[in-house]
Amino acid sequence: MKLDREFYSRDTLTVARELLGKVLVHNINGQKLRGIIVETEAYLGLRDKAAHSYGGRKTKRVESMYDLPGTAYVFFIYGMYYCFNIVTERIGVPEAVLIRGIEPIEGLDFMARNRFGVDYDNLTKRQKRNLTNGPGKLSIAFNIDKSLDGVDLCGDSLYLEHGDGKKFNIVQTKRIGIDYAEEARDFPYRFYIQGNPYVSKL
DNA sequence: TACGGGATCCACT
DNA sequence: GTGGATCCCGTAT
Repeated sequence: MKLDREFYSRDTLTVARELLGKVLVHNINGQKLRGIIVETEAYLGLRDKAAHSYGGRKTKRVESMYDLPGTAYVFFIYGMYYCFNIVTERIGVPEAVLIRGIEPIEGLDFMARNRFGVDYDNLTKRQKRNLTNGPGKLSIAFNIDKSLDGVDLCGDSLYLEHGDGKKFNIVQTKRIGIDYAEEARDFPYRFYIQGNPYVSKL
């Protein structure tokens, strides 16, 4: 069952925590890609120096963060990667959740070809583990790029589903790669499923 | 397993 | 002109 607008229209930290165990789905020309979200980070706009929308910055890049909850915010980073985020809260409140790790469950060959140019069975052990265990990696595997920035996740192309209800332990800790963000550097806004091999970093 | 440097380019200043 | 919400590979341990 698909997650609806109500799910995203809540406190960003709550959404970040509850996104764990949910399933990301991307339909591409009849090919369905699915994977369980295992790692997230919350970015709290106005009060968070690590957020692109810190202090209410509203450049062209971050416009999607001000859009409806349940909107995709995709940005380009380090000259070669995209990062996929999910907008939360209310329209006009620029907060979002970065998806940092996914456990692939459907469309493995498609993902493997996107990442390494060969079918899943031909991947090395190392390549299998590196398929979707990071924000840039999962974007490549799931064919997520700038063209999906601003897309409504309550639609039929890119959306989220409820998981299978299995229990897991959640770890809450500091975010990754934001050393420049002064005091926000240490905010415990990162969540992941304990023990899952697709978490980007322990 | 851990660390260091290079790749690469758009958006922002 | 600058630098980043990253990744990969080489080298060392």
